[in-house]
Amino acid sequence: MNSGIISDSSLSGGLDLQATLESGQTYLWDRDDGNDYVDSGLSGGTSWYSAIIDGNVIRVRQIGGKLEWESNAEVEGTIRRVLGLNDDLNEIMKENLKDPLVDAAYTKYKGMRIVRDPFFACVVSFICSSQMRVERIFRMQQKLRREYGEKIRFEGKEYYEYPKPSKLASLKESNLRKMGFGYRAPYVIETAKILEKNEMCTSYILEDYEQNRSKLTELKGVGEKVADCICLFSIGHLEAVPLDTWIRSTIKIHYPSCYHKSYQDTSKSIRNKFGPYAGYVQTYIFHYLRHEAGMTGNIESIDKRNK
DNA sequence: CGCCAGGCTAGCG
DNA sequence: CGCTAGCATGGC
Repeated sequence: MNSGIISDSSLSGGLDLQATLESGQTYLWDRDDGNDYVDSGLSGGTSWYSAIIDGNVIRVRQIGGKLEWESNAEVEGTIRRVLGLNDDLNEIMKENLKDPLVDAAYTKYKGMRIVRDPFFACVVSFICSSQMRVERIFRMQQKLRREYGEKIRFEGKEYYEYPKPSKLASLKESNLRKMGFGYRAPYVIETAKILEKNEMCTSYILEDYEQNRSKLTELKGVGEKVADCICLFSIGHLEAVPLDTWIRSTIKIHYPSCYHKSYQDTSKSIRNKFGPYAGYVQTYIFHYLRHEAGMTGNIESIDKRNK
């Protein structure tokens, strides 16, 4: 077994592992403390989280400011990459802490990082995310792994890798509808068929953010919002701001001058306001408001409470 | 029972 | 182009 500890001195801006893994950015990690998947609202404490990345089992847990890991391979570099541990949070957030909402969110969840999920898993997870509660997305992705993913044994336990494009491309719509995917079922299969011919997905990963977002919408079930999620949570375009219902309401209330009818206009305005790391700002605000509103409440109620 | 959820697509004008 | 009806399913 390989293992290691990533010290807090090498984590600029600290770490909040639970917020990072349970804030609806990634749906790859299982929490093995009995709460199973995650987002129960209960504290992750020092529980282990596990996932398979690039064919290796990775287990991580946070002890104090440090990150402890175990794997069947040497994966410290992989962990640093996929958990965004190389991002200098204080530097990234510095410019925007003058804003009271950003400051409140950052104070509460300081150490939350933006993940860089494997491309295909991210694409499918967010295709499934439309009109879905976050907890349910976790459950669906977990079901998908256990039903169609490769099984890997590690230290006496079994783990399931996220299914490959070719696997999902071979399914019938009914297979996914039975699992509760609803109208998203054909989107997942169509997109898997496109991506299996292009296993490395390189033509969907571009240097320029706006070109990248536009390219991604060629995939079935991927519109502007889902494309932004892929840009931010997989590719690492940190200026991408996924405009979901929560963020749209927030912008309308707190940053009305950035609010426009069209997605692209609002996107440009908010990126202009928050700068090259606008995606980090968005992710903090999303996580903060969702918890302040009691997971299912609405933005207006928080706003009233804060007055 | 009715309403809504990290939206998207097709098909209008 | 911009706009909207319809879409599956589960939880409250």
